[in-house]
Amino acid sequence: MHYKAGLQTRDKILDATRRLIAEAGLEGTTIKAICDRAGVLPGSFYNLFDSKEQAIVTVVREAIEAVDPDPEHLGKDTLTALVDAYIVFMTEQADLAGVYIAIAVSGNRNNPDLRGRFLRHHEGRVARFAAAIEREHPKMETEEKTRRAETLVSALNGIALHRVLDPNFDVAGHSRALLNGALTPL
Amino acid sequence: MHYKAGLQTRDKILDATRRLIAEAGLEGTTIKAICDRAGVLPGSFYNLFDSKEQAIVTVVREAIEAVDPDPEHLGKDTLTALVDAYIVFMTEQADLAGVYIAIAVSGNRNNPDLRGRFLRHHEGRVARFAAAIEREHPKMETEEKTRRAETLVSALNGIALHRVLDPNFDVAGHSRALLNGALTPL
DNA sequence: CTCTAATTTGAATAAACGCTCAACAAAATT
DNA sequence: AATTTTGTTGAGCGTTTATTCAAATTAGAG
Repeated sequence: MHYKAGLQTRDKILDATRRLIAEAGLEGTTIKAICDRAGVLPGSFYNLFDSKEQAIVTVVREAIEAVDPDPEHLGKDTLTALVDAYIVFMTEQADLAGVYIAIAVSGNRNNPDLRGRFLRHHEGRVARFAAAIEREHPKMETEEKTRRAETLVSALNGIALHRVLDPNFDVAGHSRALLNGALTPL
Repeated sequence: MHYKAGLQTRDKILDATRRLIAEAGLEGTTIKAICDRAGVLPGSFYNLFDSKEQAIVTVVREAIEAVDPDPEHLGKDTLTALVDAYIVFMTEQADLAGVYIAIAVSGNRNNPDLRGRFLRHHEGRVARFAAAIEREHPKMETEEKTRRAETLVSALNGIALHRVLDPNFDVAGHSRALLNGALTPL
């Protein structure tokens, strides 16, 4: 089904797509732009992908999965570890983080599939954060734990959003500040 | 320079543009879509605007200005008042809030003008928040005040971002939680 | 080495894009 | 009522978009 060359080309295309969405948004991500960057011609693109959409969805799926690493730790991770993981994601996988934010805001309005995928992911993420809070504050009411998890997850995305604008934004510092603040009992 | 009819058409076009960016993002905001929604033909659009860009920039400017209301209160507002104002913006001017977030993430990469405008706005906004913190915590170090203002402003944008995805998101609750948490002395 | 399947090429397609314009209609000025 | 200014129409322009395809090339299996 696939020779080495094909898989290599596939990688080049996905790489170009990833960087392009992060840099220029979905708007600027055209077939021509992808192919130019990947050093490939349109015919080659369509030999490996059914449509532009398919390449984009592949990259988006990558991004969503990269946000929630080490699923084997599920049910064991601390809040700090979860926040640190997101910091690593934002700083060391900046392209994927750019894709993630781009999709969070504009990738789901015309595309119900992406929208559903993202919302499900978000729910799972909130649950994971809530479970971590549970471990550190066992007496807290369930509803309150979820609320705080929701606040924290959304606020962290705000940090990621701002980093898209300002690459020098102190992602780690602000994320940790959020973590300490948002969980201080009122 | 303008008859009544012209100003009316201008409003219809800006209204359509605003709602379209909020609903479909910059991607879906085409001349045809704008004109269909406004009940106007392309020729009429170009009688009032030099380009699609111009209509979009006008709406974006609107959105940025709406985020910072009552400039006469500048230097007097409390942190709570600032957060409440943003809550009102997110809930009662949902379309403009959608535009604001859409531009924050994808409107500035291809457009240096928008990018500069947004970054300047953000700086001013952080300064205003920092000044409010100053009034409530006079002893806090200047750098720390700015840091906390930055955290809060970014986190609030995260709330706005999530509201784009989920219209039922409890913007007010989460924003206030953020306000209380983020300022609790560690 | 041969043969087949996978890959690449690059020109071509149709649709959608932003935008223009000459003609016509309506509104304000005189 | 005549004249000028402003607004609207809708077909049409050139460009870019996503996508296709037959032909040429290359890679791997037997």
